[in-house]
Amino acid sequence: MLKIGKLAALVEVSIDTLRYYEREGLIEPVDRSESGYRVYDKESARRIHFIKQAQHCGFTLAEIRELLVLRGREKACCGDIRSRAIEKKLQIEHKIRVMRAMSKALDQLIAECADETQPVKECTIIAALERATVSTPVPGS
Amino acid sequence: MLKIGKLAALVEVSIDTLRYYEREGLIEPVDRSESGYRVYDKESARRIHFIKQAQHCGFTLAEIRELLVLRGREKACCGDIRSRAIEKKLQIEHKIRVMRAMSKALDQLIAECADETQPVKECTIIAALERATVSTPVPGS
DNA sequence: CTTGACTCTGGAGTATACTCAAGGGTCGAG
DNA sequence: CTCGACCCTTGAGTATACTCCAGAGTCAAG
Repeated sequence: MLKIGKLAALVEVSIDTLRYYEREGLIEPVDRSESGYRVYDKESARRIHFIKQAQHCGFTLAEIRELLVLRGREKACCGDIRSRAIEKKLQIEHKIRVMRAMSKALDQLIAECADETQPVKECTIIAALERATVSTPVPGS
Repeated sequence: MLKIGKLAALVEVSIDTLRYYEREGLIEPVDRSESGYRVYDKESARRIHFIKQAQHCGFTLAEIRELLVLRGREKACCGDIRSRAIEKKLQIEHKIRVMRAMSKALDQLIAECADETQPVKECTIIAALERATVSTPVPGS
């Protein structure tokens, strides 16, 4: 039985974060003390650990909330979770492709700029950015 | 000489976005009509084009604002911009590494889950997320 | 002269995942 | 009994890049 401070220290997140997770419906204390203090147990720690691992895998808190429901349901099948993992992987792969395109575009800009002491007027990077050569989705799309 | 609607259509961004860019100090109309309408020219279009290209390269609007200052300054050297491009590339490469780690972690989870009809209780993905095996920076770090 | 398309300003809302602050109660040690 | 450490709630702020709204003025065509 832990109070919020101990749990926070144990799982290495802030107290505010734990209360935020509670507001967002991701966790709940097992009980409240007489004075209204949140009381947690080892399972709480495991649950938060699960949340953290899922975040490391690129899931948003909204998605993790769903995973947690599946995790707690007898009926749900492993396949439900597996398909979410596969979808998330596709999303991540897409983001990686976008970023690689950005990286390449930057390579081009960097390579084009031969003379570092050149004034901006003739800067080929500026020129390249003004040409319509680069085409990659904008962040957020 | 264009009013905001025409410019927006020309450069394919929304009117709101143009006014937002103005508030953020990225662009400014060349003039105002008697009735207070914003007036732009072809150079305005080039400037917005520059902004879009830089976004495609992964620069934030704050960074682009700086690039625009350099772009407009005689004294600045191409090297100033080049070093920003290189730094941005490093940032992007870092993000790519993080996402590849996420992707790998997901691979592992997906591979471990052999039987799709398995109930959640024995789901190896859940188990894997509960173990402390995956370790990648959380989004935002 | 009216109508519809266009423009203006100022301010609020969106998403994500926290983070902080104010004002106050609780608890154990000394 | 007091002090510091801990806990509570409510509500607001952060960053990014927009997006939308209300209420009002402008302009050209019919």
